[in-house]
Amino acid sequence: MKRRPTAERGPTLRAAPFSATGNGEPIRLLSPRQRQDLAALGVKVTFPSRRVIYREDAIASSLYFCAEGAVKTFRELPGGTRRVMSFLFAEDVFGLARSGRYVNTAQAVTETTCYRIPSAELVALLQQDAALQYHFLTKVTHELRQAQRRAIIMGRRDAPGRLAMFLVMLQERLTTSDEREVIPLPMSRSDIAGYLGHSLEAISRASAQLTQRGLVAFEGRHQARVLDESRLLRLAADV
Amino acid sequence: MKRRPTAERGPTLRAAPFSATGNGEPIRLLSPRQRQDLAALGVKVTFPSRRVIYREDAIASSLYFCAEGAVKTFRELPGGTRRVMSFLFAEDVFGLARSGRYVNTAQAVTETTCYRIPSAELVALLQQDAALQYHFLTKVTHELRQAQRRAIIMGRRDAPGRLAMFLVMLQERLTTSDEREVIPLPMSRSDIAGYLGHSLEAISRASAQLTQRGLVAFEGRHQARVLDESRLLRLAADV
DNA sequence: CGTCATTTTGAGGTATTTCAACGAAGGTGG
DNA sequence: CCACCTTCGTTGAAATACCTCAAAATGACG
Repeated sequence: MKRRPTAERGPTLRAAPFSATGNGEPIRLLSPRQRQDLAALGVKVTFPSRRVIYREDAIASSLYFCAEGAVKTFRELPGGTRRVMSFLFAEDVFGLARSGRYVNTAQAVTETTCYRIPSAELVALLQQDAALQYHFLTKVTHELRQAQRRAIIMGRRDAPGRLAMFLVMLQERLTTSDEREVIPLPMSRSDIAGYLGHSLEAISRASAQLTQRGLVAFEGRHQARVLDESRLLRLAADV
Repeated sequence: MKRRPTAERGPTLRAAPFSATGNGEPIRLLSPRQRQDLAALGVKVTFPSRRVIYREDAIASSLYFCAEGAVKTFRELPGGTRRVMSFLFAEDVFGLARSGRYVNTAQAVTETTCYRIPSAELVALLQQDAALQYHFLTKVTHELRQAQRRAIIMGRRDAPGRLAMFLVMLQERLTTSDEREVIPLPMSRSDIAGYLGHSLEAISRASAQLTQRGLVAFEGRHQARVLDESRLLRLAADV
């Protein structure tokens, strides 16, 4: 498998280090050749809801691409509580490691389809295809920005504010322009609590408050309808 | 400037995606050739303490390597408060952007020497030298892990615990094996507060408590001496 | 040595955490 | 198809810890 350093630059290469195209949107621009290479390397796997994909501290043999569904990564703290590190959806990458071991546990939140790519082969491929590697660089940078955004969220003291920011985040990530009002919430309230650094009760009360204030209507457990977007955004931005 | 895809794999390539060598340590393994290329591309610049290196939302024209000193990045929130996003020391990279603009403001905490590398040229170089790009991938991944660790810290409720974790973090990052007890604190208490998501007063009281408990002695404003490392670590790990 | 920014200390207010119990939802098996 | 059971979510009340405001003290710097 030989290939030259890929002279042609995709659209993503114009932007500065190591920027995403726009707002929260991930990059979806792989050349057919690159897709083919990755597909050849990876295996398509489907996990039922709640299935653990890999565990913290296990040997990190593969990297994963989420193709469909939702995944959460979390860490078990010494005290027994779980801290959710990230939620991952279509096009997201997960499975980062340290010293050859996964740093978090990954678990399917809904039925999920992923591509599993062996680490060793992937690293070898990245060494040969700089443009493809640049996509990874972009993706990891995106994750980093996401983590920083979360730090902003957790800097707030009030649970309703954190929840508002979380909802806006999901809205940007999961809704299309034609149905922005309906935000899917595939994860449980406990997961949200674990992600926002609050107790489950605090999240429950916060959503009650958002409802009472007329900002959002929670329809069932896995959907939120935005009733007053401008006020929701204002609350989310009011740091 | 032509170069083949760099077949030989450095020591860092054995590890899984996109792992650091060990604990918190950054990678310091560039080939002489790579160092040379980067040096040719970049300019060595020195900033006095408190100098702003770049501002949030400014066009992201360059990426920076910290060679010596300490830098903080922060974001100005709508409410007027500042949230410190990261502290950067020797060998760290900063200047990541989104949509071609810096996401944070960077400011020198002490007198700092950096290498400033124009984004466009760097991206071009990374396209040609996959091994070099892999170093960047590793560095960004390291930053991501750091951000996740911070999220863990901010998940705690008690200020003394957060401060303990922060001190341990700095100890791992800034001390050598022969003088682990003395932790340099180049940044101000306000900066620490901004990083940990607490008020300045809370940090002040937390350090008083750590002192009273006999865990740490704060010697002046920019140094902390660890008096009882095992208890400090226990507190830091007691999440 | 004086000035200014930073840090410490004090007291009250407020939000979340905990603990506990109830209610609802989802999944399983008969 | 229903009943049961387990998990998840809601609600209530007391306790804790931090935040805010205010003022004194410390340290940095010219």
